Amino acid sequence: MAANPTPLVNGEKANRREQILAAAAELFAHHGFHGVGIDDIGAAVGISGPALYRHFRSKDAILGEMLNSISRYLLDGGTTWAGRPGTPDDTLAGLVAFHVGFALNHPALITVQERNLANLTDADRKQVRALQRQYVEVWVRAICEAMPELGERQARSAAHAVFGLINSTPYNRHLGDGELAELLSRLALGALRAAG
Amino acid sequence: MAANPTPLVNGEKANRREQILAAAAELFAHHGFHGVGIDDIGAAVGISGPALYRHFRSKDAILGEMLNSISRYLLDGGTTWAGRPGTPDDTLAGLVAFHVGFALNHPALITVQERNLANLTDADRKQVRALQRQYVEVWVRAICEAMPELGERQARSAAHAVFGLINSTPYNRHLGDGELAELLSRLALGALRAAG
DNA sequence: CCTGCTTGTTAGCGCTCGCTAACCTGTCGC
DNA sequence: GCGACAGGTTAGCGAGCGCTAACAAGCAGG
Repeated sequence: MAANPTPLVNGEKANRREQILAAAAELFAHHGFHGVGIDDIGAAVGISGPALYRHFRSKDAILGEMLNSISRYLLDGGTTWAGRPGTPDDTLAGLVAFHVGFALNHPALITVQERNLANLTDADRKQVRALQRQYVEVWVRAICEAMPELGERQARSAAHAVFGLINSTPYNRHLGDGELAELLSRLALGALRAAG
Repeated sequence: MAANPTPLVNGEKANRREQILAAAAELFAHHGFHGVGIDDIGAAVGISGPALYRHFRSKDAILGEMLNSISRYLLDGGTTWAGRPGTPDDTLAGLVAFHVGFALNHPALITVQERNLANLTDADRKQVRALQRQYVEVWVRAICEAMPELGERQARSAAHAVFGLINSTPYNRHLGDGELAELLSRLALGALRAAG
């Protein structure tokens, strides 16, 4: 047998936190933050209730870490794609493909990030909002460069609208992943092209 | 003086239900169904807590009536616009304008309908889902007629994506209403045009 | 072998929530 | 006038919640 596919010997234990975050994301997406109990999250990973407090300070902390890491991932990916060489249209296409990929692979995270900002601690919300704003700004810059005739405020509204379009993946399970990715990319770029 | 603009003499009392529904919509949109208490809703309309039970059987009934009436309104409006004479492109433009108008005038209702389906009673959810499905079908038919080269499944996905685009109004308060309506319509139609 | 750390367990506290009960008041038909 | 009803009030119930306390099992290092 080859070595354990998980990087650590105590793989099970080391990614308990990730396990919990993934299960909580699924539950939060389906029932909303207040609709999910500590016991539900525990049960979903095979432990029961208060054992979660060995890994997280509070229920709010679970949501906080979840949304923080999502926002950071999007911002990092966005800045990376925006920094690649190429025409403005290429950059925009890259951003679209990146966001579509994320939305397709993690529909639950998309749902949680869209719906549960208001349930964060004040401090966490501040952080997450800041990251989200920066991500939007990456898009705004890319849109403005690709279509200079568009004002910055219009570009920002267009960015939010395109996020809404792409983030429809949770309701969009009729098509196969590849086909849906291609369709969403075409729709998003078509919308942006029509903005100018 | 002309007659009272409200249809009944006891106008204040007659639309208590509407008043409650409007306040609850705003609260549900901001904090989620489980994040809002009976007392919060009461306070928002100037009465306190259990007085709500003079007008609604339960908290679930408030959400149920809210989502039912939204879905019915959308379906009615959608079928009306879809039935008007004109080219398929005109029909699509009419549907877009109708949905944009609703999303702009009632961002809270849009938010509630998107996020709180899971909090409904089984019976209510069944009803609402049926209405929503019918509304989607109105769009699917219109899309298929306007771009016959598109399959029905693709059209359904495109419809959901366009809903997501238009329903971004709650995050989209940078532009004036008229300007935003015009931009969203252009984006939506541009996306649909790019689908074919 | 003992010590201590990690990661579980169960019991239970304190609080909040949806909802009911019991009571009060203004308005209207007769 | 007066009874009935519509639409409010406050008090309080039972259940469920987040979280803590107290304890137990497995394992590591000396």
